[in-house]
Amino acid sequence: MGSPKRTTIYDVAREAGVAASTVSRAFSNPRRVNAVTRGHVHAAAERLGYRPSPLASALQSGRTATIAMLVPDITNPHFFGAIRGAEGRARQADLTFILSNTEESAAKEQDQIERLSRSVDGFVLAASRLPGGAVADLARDHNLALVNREVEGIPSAVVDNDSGSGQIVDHLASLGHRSLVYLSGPEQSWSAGRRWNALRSAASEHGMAAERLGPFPPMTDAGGAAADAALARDATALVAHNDLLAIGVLKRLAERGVAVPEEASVVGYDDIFGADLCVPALTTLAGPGDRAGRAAVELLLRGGSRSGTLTDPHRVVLPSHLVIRESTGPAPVTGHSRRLLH
Amino acid sequence: MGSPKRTTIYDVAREAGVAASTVSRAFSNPRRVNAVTRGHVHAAAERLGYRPSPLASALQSGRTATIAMLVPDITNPHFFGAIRGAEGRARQADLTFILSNTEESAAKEQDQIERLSRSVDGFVLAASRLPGGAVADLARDHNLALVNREVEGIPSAVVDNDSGSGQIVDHLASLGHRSLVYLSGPEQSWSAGRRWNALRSAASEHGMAAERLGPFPPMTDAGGAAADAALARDATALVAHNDLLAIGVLKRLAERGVAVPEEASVVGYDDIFGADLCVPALTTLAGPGDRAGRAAVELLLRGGSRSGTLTDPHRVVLPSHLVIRESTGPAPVTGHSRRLLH
DNA sequence: CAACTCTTGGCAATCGCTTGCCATGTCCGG
DNA sequence: CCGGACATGGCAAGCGATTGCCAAGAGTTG
Repeated sequence: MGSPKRTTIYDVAREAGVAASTVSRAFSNPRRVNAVTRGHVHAAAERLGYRPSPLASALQSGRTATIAMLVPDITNPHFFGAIRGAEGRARQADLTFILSNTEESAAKEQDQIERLSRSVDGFVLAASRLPGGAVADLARDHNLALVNREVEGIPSAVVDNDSGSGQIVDHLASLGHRSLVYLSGPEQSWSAGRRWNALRSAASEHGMAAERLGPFPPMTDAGGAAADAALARDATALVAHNDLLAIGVLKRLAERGVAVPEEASVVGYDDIFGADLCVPALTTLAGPGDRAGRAAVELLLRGGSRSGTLTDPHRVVLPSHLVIRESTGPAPVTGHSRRLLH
Repeated sequence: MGSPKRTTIYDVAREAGVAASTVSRAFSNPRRVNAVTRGHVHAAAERLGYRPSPLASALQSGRTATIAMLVPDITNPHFFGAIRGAEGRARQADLTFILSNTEESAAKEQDQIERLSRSVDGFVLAASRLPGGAVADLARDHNLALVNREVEGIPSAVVDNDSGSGQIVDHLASLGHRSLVYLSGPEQSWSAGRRWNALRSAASEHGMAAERLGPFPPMTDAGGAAADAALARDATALVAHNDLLAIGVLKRLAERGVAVPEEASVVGYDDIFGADLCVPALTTLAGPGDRAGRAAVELLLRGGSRSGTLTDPHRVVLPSHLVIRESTGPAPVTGHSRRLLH
């Protein structure tokens, strides 16, 4: 940095004619010092352009006024909402906010937590790729809150994909589809498992067949393989793990001359930016990601995973809703399904 | 956190039977201590699960091994490349990386720099909204590197929009367009100014008319107003400040029944995710944002703005190239331009 | 073998702030 | 007018590392 020496509480103390401790208190514990004195201190600080050192403060007090959010892929629009929400809430609480990319790797995630541990008051883990056990272990030594992931006893905020998946199946069923395939996300993805379970059970309630394909990486590029796999199954309804994948599927389907939604319907999850721009516009399950992000920080503020209130391991579940666009339509009338209909 | 007490160098020292200073050196200055001793120390540390406290270390040494990147809008895909690049390079250098959103506000940007100042070694400012003078001032007290922004004497990495804008105009001219409008970005945006200048001068070289409209916020929502403004000018070629805006324009044009590219051509900047998904797919100027991000961190590592080498105020300029898709086409043949052609 | 240079480890001060504890001063009720 | 309860400011001991300086031992050299 430029300046030779930053001003410290001692400089301010001298300038204000009080002790350093008073300066400290004037800032971090205002009610502990007389209003008039406090005024002098602040004035002196102002004059000197004093800025407290978060480092020194944290070192002594153990509180860093900082939280970190770990995200598997920072460029995946799926996380935008949560990131914005978390960041906004953190700012409100006057916390500095660190965002970190774990590149879809459980190892990097764990490592990052370990590294940051001393410099942060808590972690928000978005769609953690860590196995449940590992998360529980970490929660013993660190302050955690989860987004779109649930682990027994750890505070979390999730978008309700269970009910959402039900909505998807309802929609598909009402369009006459008799079966669906789920193009699954990464194995370590908790959501992927949940979604599949919910889809399957909803499907069986409707008497629909359901099959799971994959896993596929949750990105557009993987759409080709996913679409091909689905086509090989003669599927008429494809539910993709997320919008990125769904958009990739749409692309591939177009290449192969499969008309959407006439010959096949496609559904995604997340309602990301771009879902309404692609052709046909994507039917997808939208959820309040930003609220999930806010909620997670909120939980952290309330104590996070270490707030071992035996009462309720704080869980926040946020409602999702299906946004119906153009990528879903009536099931194609061919083969024996045509016979059934006429 | 969970554990009652973290292990310190003193614990390790005792365990290894050496002095604390030796432990410290074993980690931060390995060659200062004998290989054998170092071995013992590391073993002891391992046994105790010791993790150095970045805070304590930073407090004394003044080095935090952390850099912060400030971005006007973290969810704007324009910045993804730069963010990824910067983050990657930082990770390589074993720096912890803080990402912070300034919400398009110069004040927040300045404030954030001030706040983080003591806890980071340097800043990467992406598309800073700060006036040049303010940046120069800050550079005196803080270590800065710029992305997609240039300020006299401060290291920066920019994508070459000047030449890029030339490419856009060339393309448009070769399609027979005789005039263009630039739908400008925010006033504080340095890029916006640069782009306009480059467009204008390239246009005049081609004998094309050029007009600037705006400013518009650089997001899809603003596309409506931008498109309307352009239409009111009878423009046949619209160059939008960025892809987000361009996509919004496309949307509005479709609503108003203006065929693209038959009746109007649209060009964007950045080639973000989604630019190839919208209909028609967007012609846009692509640049290596990730390399710009890497380069900026690199510059920071080399000393940043405080490395007052009077020699060259390190500037990195990265090449851009036009990606031609479907949103641009031959100028419409109507009115007197039809007469000219026949 | 004396005189020197290197290596290597330890001592102790320091970074800037927080906080437990104590000393005063003030204000009351009795 | 006295003792107790509060309010307020100061002292000094840390927090967990880094680092300048010193001393002892090892290795070299003439």
